[in-house]
Amino acid sequence: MDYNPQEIEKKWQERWEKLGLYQATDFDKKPKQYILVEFPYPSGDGLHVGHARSYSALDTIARKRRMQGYDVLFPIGYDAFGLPTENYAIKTGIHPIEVTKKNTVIFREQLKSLGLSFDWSREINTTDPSYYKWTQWIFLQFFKKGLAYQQEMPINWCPSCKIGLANEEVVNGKCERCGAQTEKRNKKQWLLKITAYADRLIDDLKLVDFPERIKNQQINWIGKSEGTNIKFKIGNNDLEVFTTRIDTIFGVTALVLAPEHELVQTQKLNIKNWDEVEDYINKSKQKSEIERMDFAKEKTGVELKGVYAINPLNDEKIPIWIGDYVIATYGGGAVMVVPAHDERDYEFAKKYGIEIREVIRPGEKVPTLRQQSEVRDSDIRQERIVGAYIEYGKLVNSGEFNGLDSEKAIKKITKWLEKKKLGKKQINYHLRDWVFTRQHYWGEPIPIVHCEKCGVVPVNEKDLPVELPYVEKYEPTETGESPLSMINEWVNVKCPKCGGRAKRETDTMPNWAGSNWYFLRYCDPNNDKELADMKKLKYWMPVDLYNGGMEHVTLHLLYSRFVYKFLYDIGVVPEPEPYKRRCAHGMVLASDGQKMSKSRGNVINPDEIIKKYGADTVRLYEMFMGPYEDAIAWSTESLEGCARFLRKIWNIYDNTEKIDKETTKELIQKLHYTVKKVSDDIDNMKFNTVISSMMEFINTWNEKNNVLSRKDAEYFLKILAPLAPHITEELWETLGNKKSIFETEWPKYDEKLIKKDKIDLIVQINGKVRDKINVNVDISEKEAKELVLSSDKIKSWLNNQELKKIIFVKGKLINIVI
RNA sequence: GGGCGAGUGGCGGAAUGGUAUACGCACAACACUUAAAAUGUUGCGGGCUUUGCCCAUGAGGGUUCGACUCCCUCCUCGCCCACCA
Repeated sequence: MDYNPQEIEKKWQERWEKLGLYQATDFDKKPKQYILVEFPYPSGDGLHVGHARSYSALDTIARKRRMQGYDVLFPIGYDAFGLPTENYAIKTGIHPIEVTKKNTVIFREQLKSLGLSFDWSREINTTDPSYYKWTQWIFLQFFKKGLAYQQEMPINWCPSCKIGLANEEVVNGKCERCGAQTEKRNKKQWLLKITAYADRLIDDLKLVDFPERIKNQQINWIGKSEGTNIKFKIGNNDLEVFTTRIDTIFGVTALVLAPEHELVQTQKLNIKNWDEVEDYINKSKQKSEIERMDFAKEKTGVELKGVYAINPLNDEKIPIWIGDYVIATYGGGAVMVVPAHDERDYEFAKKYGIEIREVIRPGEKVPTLRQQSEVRDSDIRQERIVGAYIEYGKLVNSGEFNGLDSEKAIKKITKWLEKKKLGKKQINYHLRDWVFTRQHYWGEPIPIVHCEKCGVVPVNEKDLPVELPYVEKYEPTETGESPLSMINEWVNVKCPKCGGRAKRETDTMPNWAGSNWYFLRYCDPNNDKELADMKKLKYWMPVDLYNGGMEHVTLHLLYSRFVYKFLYDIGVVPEPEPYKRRCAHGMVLASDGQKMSKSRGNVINPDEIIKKYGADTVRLYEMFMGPYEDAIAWSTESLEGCARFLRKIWNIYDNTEKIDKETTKELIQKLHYTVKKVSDDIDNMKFNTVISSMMEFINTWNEKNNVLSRKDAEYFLKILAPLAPHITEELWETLGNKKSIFETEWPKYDEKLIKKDKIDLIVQINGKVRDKINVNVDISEKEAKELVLSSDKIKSWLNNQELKKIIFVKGKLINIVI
């Protein structure tokens, strides 16, 4: 019989579903394992071959764990609120609800056609009111704890999408979705206070097993920096400046304020060159964000003539400048200029003729490698003259602090300032609070009411969910208000507190809202009393393995950790971190090495490939194509190789000559080795070598007169099963088995059988391979030496030269040094 | 500018201190075939004076009996962040 994947795949998918083989059991006796993939956004484009790659990988792990005796939760759902659906709906006139329904059906079918072992009974959808009821409930808890607040603030506005964007959605000043240039607009926004959790989000990375690069990215994104806030007097006003290098305070020769800084206006009357200053302020206001960034290399500024600040440490008069390279929203919008010890300050000082005063010298203790090389290159003085010396060192020209090391000086000077109430220790973060509103239709309504008397009032929890009304028009409005504001009968409500006239909040939540906590809902998807039962959460959480893309590391992955920590604080979830281990897949690129996109016309449609080759081949190829974490270009030619491999397996099991014999000795060894290799490599997510080792096994089985016993033939099917579930299930049945292969135990290997008794001992002379001799594996050093030195081949190489040393590595090699 | 990572055949890659190029693709020859596809067999880094030897893992240096692997310098590419004081 020929291998016909289309037929057998359909058969087994139906049978698995009937058996309910992949349903997770709450409170099972077996140890639990929660394996999670980021749920897809059901876009109109359908499933991407990239989805297929990461889902197949985690499916492989889930299937193996089940066979290893775990109670596995491997769920799936849809993150369906969001802009593309709304934009598509506007274009076609089909309502977002309909679009979502249609796309979800397509996605579900595609996922099923891959034979993924999801527990379909727990499927969720973020646009389902019984789901977003709890998204809204979480928002109310944030509000009650004062962590959700409103603020008038400039938002990034995309004139094309007509939507406010979070900073993270603006790339180089352009809208992440449509690429249009964004503008700034002032609008009252809801924000979530993620900054209150900044420290814990850094510290608790210790508790989890994430790849280092992911931890680093999150730490950098939060951008914690410890320093000192110091007050300079300007007339009667205080100017607070943040610095991480208070040890350089005696080298301050200027201050630079952001053009927006309030003190510029306060000091207006004292500034002698006001016209020039005002001109500069206006010009920088006109510059867009991107232009201000483009000027990064050319720093500009204007001196505020006639105004001085007083350095509290030495009462020196310091000139004040404004410059638009200073960010208004960070560190108080002011910087102190220390040209001798900061590269940017040095550049600025050189340009405008500001004094450069040395206050730090390289100390005897040389802390960094960079400095070591500089010291060895001797010309320290030259270095100081040519540029800024930015390392720590010993203080000079610093009054009573002369001679101190930078580190000590920072502590001492800060203490001195604190004592005199002129400054204090300060920690700043780059992380900003999370703008949690969108002026769009297709999102979760924010459960807040604005009352004429009571002000901002939360909707009563018993009245949740605040359902998104079904409307005909969902286009964004020119005013920037949400389309919901147009629906009077929905907007006008009674105040939950006083019963008076009130209006609903018409902004909706961002597309990240529903994905912050979805993994909790899988534990208890139908609960209408709480977002999930604590007992069930205690059983399933935390997620044991969570797979997702690198592009979500600073967005979804950080946000959801924050939300989870908050839920932990209010006693809704059992521990402080949601994900025990995180892994990231590499992208699947088009065959030209570019990102797949419709406009480039290089998209591979998984449906077509599955139809032609079968799901097992697609799965196998996507695992084989390269290291799981790396981006790899698609190659249909390479995929054919995997199809060939499966056909080879089919044929060998079809050939009665090859099975039901006594397993040949070479194959016993190879089989056990392969079982070990496959077991280990699946756990380490090295799927490409899993498959190559199985290919090697099949090659050996095929060659010569190698044969397997029925039991050993079954062994091999089991280790292939998690990767190619359909073909193995079919062959398993053909061998006469009644139970599903996935209800059987994962095979164990026997170390003793893997061990070879004879090996090729490598004989090296001066590290070069000169010979291989077949010997017993446990040959002693003495025996090996005698054997090698008596061989004619080696003798001719040695040529009677003096032996200096012999290195012997047991079971591997012997190296003769002459 | 900062952080992280990578550089191995025509291509995807394997080997993380001990036989470099496993496995797969592509290619070539042969077999089967009227023919093609499929399948099978063989070959496939470069060079040479070819039972064998020399060279080669971005370049150069170092550590080591031994380096793709560890260390230093440089080059190239990718990703993320970026005037953060």
